[in-house]
Amino acid sequence: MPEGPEAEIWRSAAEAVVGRVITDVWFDDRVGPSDLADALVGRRVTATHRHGKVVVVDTDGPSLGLHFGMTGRLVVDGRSPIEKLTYASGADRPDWDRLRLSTGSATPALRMNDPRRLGRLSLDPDLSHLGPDAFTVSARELVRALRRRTAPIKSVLLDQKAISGLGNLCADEVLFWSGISPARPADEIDESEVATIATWCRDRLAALLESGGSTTGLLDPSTRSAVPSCPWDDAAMTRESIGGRTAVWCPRHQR
DNA sequence: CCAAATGTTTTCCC
DNA sequence: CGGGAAAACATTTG
Repeated sequence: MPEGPEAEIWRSAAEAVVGRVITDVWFDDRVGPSDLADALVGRRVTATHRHGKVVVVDTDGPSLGLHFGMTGRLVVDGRSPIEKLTYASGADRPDWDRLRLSTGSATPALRMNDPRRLGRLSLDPDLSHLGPDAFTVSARELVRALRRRTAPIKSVLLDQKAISGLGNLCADEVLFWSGISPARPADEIDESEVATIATWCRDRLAALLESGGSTTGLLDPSTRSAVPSCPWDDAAMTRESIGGRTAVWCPRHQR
């Protein structure tokens, strides 16, 4: 589930840690660099930010990059801003913990729990290769990102180097509201249509953030797992694999 | 038991 | 070197 909206929800929750000194760090060294704990202990947290799906915790030393993969989640001061991950277990087993970062209390200030272990931890994460953030992407930026890309538009929207923050659910949601078929080659979409996509991208991400995450849209997981019908008029929708991921879309309203 | 699942990363092939 | 397609990764759920 972790797409842009989840990352922003967790970043916002992690704000509570700003100003505290890190007293202890434990982490699963299969998902982060071996010097991660030593580099962070004794440092004070100074800020948090987010780019795409990456949450960054700044300190007066190195910054900590949190990347959640498909099933990672963040627990702040023992509270989970998002309880249930739709495609992950609802459980929260201690052996799934990948990071426990403490600031003096018994309960870790930041805890990353990730059953499938596809999430990653990093020091001073390199964000330079990420495309413009999907929450704020402009029409001009999106035109540039799609230029000379012959892959289906949906595949390019999922490419974090082109535009960052969209996952499978958000991409389907944005294309549905935009009225654009996910199978269209990206470079064959004219500029006015790209501008429409950029506008809905900002609009839908704000809405999904407000409503609690990427699973709260029209094409939510319960809808897409069954044979879905169009939210506008109940026409039969299409469920097919595009770029190796399941796409759900309405052939009548998306061209 | 089998298939599919929100995400990268790697590998192979133009 | 660049783009794209497909496989790989690891584990749970329906």
